[in-house]
Amino acid sequence: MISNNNEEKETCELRKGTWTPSEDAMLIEYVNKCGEGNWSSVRKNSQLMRCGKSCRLRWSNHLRPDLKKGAFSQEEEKLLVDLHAKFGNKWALIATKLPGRSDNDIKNFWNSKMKKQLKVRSPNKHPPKMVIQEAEREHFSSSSPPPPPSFHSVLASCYPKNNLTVEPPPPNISAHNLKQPNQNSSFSYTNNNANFMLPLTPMSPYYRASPPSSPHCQNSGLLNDVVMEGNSLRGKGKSKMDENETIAMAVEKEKDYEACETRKNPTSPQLIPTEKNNHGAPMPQLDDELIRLLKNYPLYSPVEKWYPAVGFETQVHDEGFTDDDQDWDIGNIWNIDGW
DNA sequence: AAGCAGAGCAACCGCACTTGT
DNA sequence: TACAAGTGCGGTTGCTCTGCT
Repeated sequence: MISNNNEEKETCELRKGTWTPSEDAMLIEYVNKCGEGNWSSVRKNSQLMRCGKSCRLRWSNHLRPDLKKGAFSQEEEKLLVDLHAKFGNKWALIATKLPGRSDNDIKNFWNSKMKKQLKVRSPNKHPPKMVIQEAEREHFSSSSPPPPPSFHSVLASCYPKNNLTVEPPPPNISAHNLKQPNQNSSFSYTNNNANFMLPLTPMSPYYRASPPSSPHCQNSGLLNDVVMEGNSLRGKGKSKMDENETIAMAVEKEKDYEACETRKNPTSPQLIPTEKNNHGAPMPQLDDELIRLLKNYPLYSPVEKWYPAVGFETQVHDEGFTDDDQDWDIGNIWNIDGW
């Protein structure tokens, strides 16, 4: 982009910082007169010395007449947790489901809530780096390492609805000790008085059903979907595809997958048989190459425990965090309905 | 009363996408 | 098709308020 001296000069004259009531009034007047949008022309058509971006932000976050102010209700909070589990940090998308709340509001609320829960739920303010390193060391040392749950099982937890095959707990680790500290957010186990934790990052539900990647349907397309997921994250989710389109895409993927299932050789030696899930839809199959990748890809990034449950029946306390003090039966972790 | 820490919030920044020429 | 301008989004920063010591 080319910027000339005039533009630079004008930029310098633009006001920043907190909006004054008179500025608000000017902006409201402008919107009443010209409607929302055309933010770049606000300066031409009003006395405001603010850039268009700033005006748009001020309008959408504070001046919009349909804006709801004040604390989030319990219903809103619950909805937000659900929506965040589904969509992640897609604040704009979440905002469309929470009428009267701006994306900035929601983001701020979530972040402050997150901070609070981090504090409440993590007595050790800093992640147990030493423990993680120890886990790594043990995993890679040859002397009787207690291997952590494979990345495969971790990934499987990201698709609980599909009831993916899960490897049994590592040797020397009882199911009793295999705790689910905060539902499916992370995955910790203890061995020899050492704690290990693996992250369980929820995946976008859009990609849970994978289309065939070839006419022979040897692959489920899951690996492609992981790449797609990565790409969408890389693009910061700024695609203009709206939710309906996204859902439509997911439906198409489901259809593709079903078509694939009907063509597939039933004796194909895949991990996952052609079972139906709780909703009668066929289960996806894991790509061989993905399985190889997962089995050779230990993951030790520590994650915090506050991440809310996805589809679990959770006990929500007044503070908004969930009850994780119970021991988890390993069998319960993977049989989740309604995710 | 002063200092400090944390929470909550408003606003900015940088990037990516869309649209117009 | 390429480029510039406009727009939207998510991450981050910094200010203000409040409660605690």
